[in-house]
Amino acid sequence: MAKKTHNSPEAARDAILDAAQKMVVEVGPAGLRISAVAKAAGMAHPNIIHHFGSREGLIHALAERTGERATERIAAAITEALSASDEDCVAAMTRVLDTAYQGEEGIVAVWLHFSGAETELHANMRRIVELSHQLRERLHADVDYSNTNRLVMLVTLALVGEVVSGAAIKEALGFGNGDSERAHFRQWLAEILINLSDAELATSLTEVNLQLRVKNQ
Amino acid sequence: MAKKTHNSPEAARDAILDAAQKMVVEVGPAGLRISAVAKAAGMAHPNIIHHFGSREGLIHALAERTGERATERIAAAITEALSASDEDCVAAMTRVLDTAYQGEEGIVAVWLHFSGAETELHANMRRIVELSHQLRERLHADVDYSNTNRLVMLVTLALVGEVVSGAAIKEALGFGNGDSERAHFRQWLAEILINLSDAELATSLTEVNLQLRVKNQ
DNA sequence: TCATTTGTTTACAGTTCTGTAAACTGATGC
DNA sequence: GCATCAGTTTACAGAACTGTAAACAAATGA
Repeated sequence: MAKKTHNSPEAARDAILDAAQKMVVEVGPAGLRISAVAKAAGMAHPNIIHHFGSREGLIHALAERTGERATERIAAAITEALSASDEDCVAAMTRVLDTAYQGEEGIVAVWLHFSGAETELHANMRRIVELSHQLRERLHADVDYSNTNRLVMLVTLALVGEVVSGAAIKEALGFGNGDSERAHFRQWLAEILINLSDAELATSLTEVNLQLRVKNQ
Repeated sequence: MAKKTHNSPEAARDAILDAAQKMVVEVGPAGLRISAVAKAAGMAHPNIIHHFGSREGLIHALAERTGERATERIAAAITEALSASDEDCVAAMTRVLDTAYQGEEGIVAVWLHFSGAETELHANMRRIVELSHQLRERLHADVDYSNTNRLVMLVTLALVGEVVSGAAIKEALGFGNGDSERAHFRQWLAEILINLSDAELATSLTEVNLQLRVKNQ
């Protein structure tokens, strides 16, 4: 058997993590087999144990890296939306959602969390809420922080849902699976997020709700 | 070892499915071990093979039963909302969301789908969209079917997300894990769903969007 | 009461996977 | 060049799990 040249520890870890990420996307976190990862990375499986200690260690490291990358990308997209002109704001928000949907990071982050991996979820989410609130402050007057919290929660939950069973639900609802259809839904959602003022997001049922009811009839 | 009295096939299947459902909620579908299910159901594991053919057969049967039950409960809740008075409509919608969130069916349905189990998703979703559209027709004039589709999709994705990592995300966002906090979010979401007219759900960016922008500033 | 059917159990075979042990080898510094 | 360090591999141990085979026993009907 052809002996491999010695990688640096970083290179080896990166190669393993890359292979593991692809593998997780394919088979899910529970189906992750270190022998399969090793094969995909072109090495023998004990090498993974050597670098990450155990299968759990590998999953933990992947979760860590993935959470950081995903948060970085989403935060960058929101920051970009912050400096967008008013006309481009919906487009920028659509890009935020696209960023969250696209790539493997979202899928991997959710699946790893699903399988119990610990991440820096708290810090990551707070950062996104903070940026989102700045965006809402730019668009509307007197925005409420708790509403930002709820909106971020709604979108985040929807993103998680999209990752887990988005394709099946969209197909069941008659949405096409093509990129254009999915993009259309994201644009629709972006519009709602950008345009909803706090008036429409009131939490106390009584007054505001009645106002809206009257308005809508 | 004390020999068990013979159950009817239906009783045995039900007992196994009940145990499997509890087990799936605890450990997830990938962690489902037929030996553990058998132990929880008070029998030896080959008995499960005898009744369901294989582990896959058990999961398929559970997915089938769960999908039917969940759809039944949600459809009933929407039907109830259909005949609610205008004042009670938000409360009824909140109950719809509660119904979807509560109990084990939602969790099990999502987890089983997550692990690749086939269900009658298409028929179930269409039924829910149909009822939802009737509800929107009662509340607003000239409602668009595609918007109902999108709203149902958004809520469904959010429900899936809630099931998969709702607790962690809520905790990360500073929401309490108590029932009252979760109920509060659901009420907030119900209000949005009930009160959003098609004007606010416009899909073509240009005209309607500008109107809203002006209105909000 | 006896025979048949089928729910149920025990014992086991076969597979798969993680993690260990020891040896091997390429790289680095003296 | 030689020694040391660490990345890498082969071989293996041990555990866990699914599914099979055969026997057992409870219900049912004649």
